[in-house]
Amino acid sequence: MSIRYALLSLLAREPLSGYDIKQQMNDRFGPFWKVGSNQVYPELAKMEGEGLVKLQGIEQQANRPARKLYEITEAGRDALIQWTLESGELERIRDDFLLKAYNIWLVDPERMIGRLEEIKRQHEERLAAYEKKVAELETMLTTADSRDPIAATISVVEFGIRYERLYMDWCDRLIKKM
Amino acid sequence: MSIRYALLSLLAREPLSGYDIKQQMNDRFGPFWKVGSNQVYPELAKMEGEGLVKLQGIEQQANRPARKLYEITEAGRDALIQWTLESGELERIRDDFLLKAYNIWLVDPERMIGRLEEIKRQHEERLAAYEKKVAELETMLTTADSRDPIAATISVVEFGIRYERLYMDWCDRLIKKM
DNA sequence: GTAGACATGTAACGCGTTACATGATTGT
DNA sequence: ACAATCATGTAACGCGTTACATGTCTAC
Repeated sequence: MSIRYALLSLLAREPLSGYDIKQQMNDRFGPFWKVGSNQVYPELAKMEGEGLVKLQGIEQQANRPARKLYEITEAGRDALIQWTLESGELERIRDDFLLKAYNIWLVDPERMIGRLEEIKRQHEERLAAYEKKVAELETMLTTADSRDPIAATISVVEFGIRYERLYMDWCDRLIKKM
Repeated sequence: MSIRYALLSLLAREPLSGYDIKQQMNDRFGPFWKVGSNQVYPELAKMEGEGLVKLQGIEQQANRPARKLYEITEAGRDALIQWTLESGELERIRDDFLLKAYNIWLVDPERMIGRLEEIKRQHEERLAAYEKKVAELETMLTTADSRDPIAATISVVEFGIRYERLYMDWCDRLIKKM
């Protein structure tokens, strides 16, 4: 039930094809969300049937496969707004490595330190990607308005930046304790 | 493939019944992991077949249903250690509210502030629960040894504490920006 | 007598992941 | 010739969630 709103969140900003949506999810927001084409295409069709999106037209560029461009409808925007304001239960932090950390007492300290350093490095990479992304987005930001979609994107990526720093810090503390 | 290791992580510390495992997961570690009985019982049976756990015995207390106590085997402990040290891809931060934040530009600021305050309160509750848990665990900690399973549990819960603080802080910043 | 904890399971459903299928064009 | 990108889809599988089924005992 959530992928639906992920698609709507993107379509609320601009008309897109199924392929575009998949790209934006997996390339730009890979570390946050991911979708497979098996989810995108059927879900778009389903939402079209429910009147949440509609086919804006089929773009046919020379020597290129046809692109089916979808746009959000009034009803789709309303559904998205309602979902955004809806309350729900808090999510779990389901990170496998946290479960692995639960077993540090079992394993060889030397090898665990190696793993922790590797994890830290991976989070450092993500951090760098997020920071680059924010810098890029800030140049696009003309108004300091909270109604600007780019400002919303920056806020989300900033969460990511803080999260990665927290993770790296936690790894450091664990390494010291080993 | 991950629930299996969650069960083994608990069984590596003490023999437990399926019911115990479910309770520990959902009560103590609810915000981190959760399992249903449908996953616990069949998985235990499967792991018994594979020799990762074995039935220690059936505890029959007066006027109580029989409890099937499982203990981890040598092979189970080895599998758990191997998994703990294994590399893998980084997890995604799949939190629905982050996706909702992506749509703040669409919604009424007043109502969004209300939602943000609600979310903050929920995370504050979790934070309090984590802090209580750590205080409780620290009294159980006799040795300052990294080989103590309780120290490992504390480290994981401490991640939770830092995460909840980060989330609350992020909510505050969003509220100010609205 | 009715609700809730204890205890073990099964059934049904939906979501997400990986892989497959098709087909054109561009670059090496 | 071969791989990669663009573009739309389908199939198969596994995991996780909710709900159901069964039965005893304790507390109100």
